[in-house]
Amino acid sequence: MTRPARRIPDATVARLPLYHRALMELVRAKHATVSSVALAEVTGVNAAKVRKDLSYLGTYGTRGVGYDVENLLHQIGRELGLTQNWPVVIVGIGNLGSALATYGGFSARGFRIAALLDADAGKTGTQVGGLHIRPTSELSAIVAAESVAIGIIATPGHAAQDVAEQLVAAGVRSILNFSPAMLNVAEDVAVRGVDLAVELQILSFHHQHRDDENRDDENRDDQAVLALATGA
Amino acid sequence: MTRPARRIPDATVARLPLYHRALMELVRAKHATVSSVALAEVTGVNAAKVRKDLSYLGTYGTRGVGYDVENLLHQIGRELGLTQNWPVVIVGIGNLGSALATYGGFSARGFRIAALLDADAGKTGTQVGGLHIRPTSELSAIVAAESVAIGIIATPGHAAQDVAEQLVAAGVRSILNFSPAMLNVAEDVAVRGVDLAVELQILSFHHQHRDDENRDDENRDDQAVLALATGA
DNA sequence: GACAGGTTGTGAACAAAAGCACAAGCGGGG
DNA sequence: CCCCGCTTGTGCTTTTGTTCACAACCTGTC
Repeated sequence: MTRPARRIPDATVARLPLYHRALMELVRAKHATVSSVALAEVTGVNAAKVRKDLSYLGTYGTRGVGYDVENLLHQIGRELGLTQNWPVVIVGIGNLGSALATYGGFSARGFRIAALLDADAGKTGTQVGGLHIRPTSELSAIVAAESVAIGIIATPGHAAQDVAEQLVAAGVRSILNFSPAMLNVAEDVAVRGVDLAVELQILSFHHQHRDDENRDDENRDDQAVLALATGA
Repeated sequence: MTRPARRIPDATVARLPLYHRALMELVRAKHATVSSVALAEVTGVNAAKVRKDLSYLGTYGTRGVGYDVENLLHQIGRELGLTQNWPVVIVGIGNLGSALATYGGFSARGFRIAALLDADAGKTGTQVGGLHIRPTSELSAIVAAESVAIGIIATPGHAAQDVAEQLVAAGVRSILNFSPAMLNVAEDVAVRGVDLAVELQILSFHHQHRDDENRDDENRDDQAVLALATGA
C-alpha cells in the first residue's frame, strides 16, 4: 500500500502535527471529508501548502471531494508514529515538570507517561498526576522495563547535561529539552529544545519592530508567524 | 545611531534569543570576547550563519579578534526589545500557568509578570509565585494600568479564543498561546503558538524514521531550538 | 614597519520552502 | 452521456534561507 518513498521535508514534518490536531477536532465534529481549503483555514496554513504536504504522504485525497477525515487522520498518525503510544519519562518534577505530567495533551495524542523522576529525595514518593515520583537512580531500570523511547528534561539548566547523558546511556535516543541548556550528545540522538523565554523574546522583537514593518508592502504578511484572520 | 536599515530575516530573528542566552552565559563566565566559531559551538549553529545573523544588526565584531561579549549582548537585547522589561499577563493559572508564573527564565530575560488572571473564582486571591491570582474581569484595567504589551494564554483550548478577544480588546497586540486552539484575531495582532504535544510528535516522527535516514548521512544539527510552526 | 595568524563581513552559489496556476479527475444533474 | 462545478496533485517560479570561500582588516611579534 502506497509506499511514501519520498523524503518528507522538515517543514512539512513540522506541520503534520498541526493537521493531526485539526483532524481530531473534525472527527469530533463529525465531518466526513475535508477540503484542503477548509483544512488550511483551521490550521492557518496556505491551501496549496496543505495539499503539497499531504501529497508527500501518498495520494489520499479525492478530486472534487476532498480528503476522508478519518483516513487522513490515521495516515498522518501513522506517519508520525503515533500509533505506537510511545512511553516517555519526565525528569525533573518542578513546576514545569508537574505541569507536563498533568498535561492532558500528551496522553490524548499518542504518548504515555511511563514515569516521573526527580533527583530530590524529598520529592520521591509523592504523587503527581496519579504517578509516584521516583528517584533518578531508577532511570535505566525504568527505561529498560518499559522500553521508553523518549525522555523529557524539565530540570534546571545545570542538571540537564547530566540527565541527558543518563538518558542516552539508558538507551533513550530522543530527547525533548525544556531546560535552557544546550545538550551535548552523540550524533544519533535527536534533541529538540523548547525554551519558553525564547518564544517571548521573538514576540518582543516583532512588537518592538511593528512600526518599521508597515513601510514596505503591507502585502507581505509581516511574519510567517502572524495570525491571519481567515474570515471567508 | 546604527540604524539597522536592513530587514532582519525571520530565521535570524528566531536565532537571536539563542545568541542572547549564550552571551549571558559568557558574561557570567567572564569572557571578554567571543569568536563566531565559539558562539557557533555553544549555540549549535553554523559559524558562517552566526556571522551573517550578527551582521544584520550592524558591524559589532572586530576582525582578528571577535565580538565584545558585553556589547554584543546589549545590541541583541536592544534589537529584541529586552531593555524595556515588558510587562506580561498570564491568563489561566492551571498547572501550566503556574509553572510559567514561577518560571525564572522570564524575569531573568527581559519580562516582568504584571498579573496572573483566572476565570475560576475559587482560585482568585490565592497566591502563585508571589502574585495573587485576580479575576479575568480585571483584565482590561490591569492592561491599561500597567501598559501590558504581551499576553500569555495558558487556559484550556475552549477558553482560548474568548480570552484572546478580551486581550485584544484591552489593547494587547502580542499573544503567546499555549493552548491547543487556533486563535482568530485581527491581522495586526501577533500570535505565537506553542503546543507541547506538537514537539513530542515531531520527535516521534524522527524516531520512527530513524532507519530511513541513515541512507544519506546527514549532519543534522537539529540540536538548535526551532521556531514552532504557529497557528497562523 | 612588515609579516603572520586569526577573524570578520559579505558576494555568490546552492538548497529548501512557499506559492501560483492549471491540467486531471470526480460526481451530480439534466 | 455530456457538461459543469469543484478539488486534488504537481510543474514551475519566486522567495527565503544556508553555506562556501575569500578579501579586508586587526593585533602582536620580530
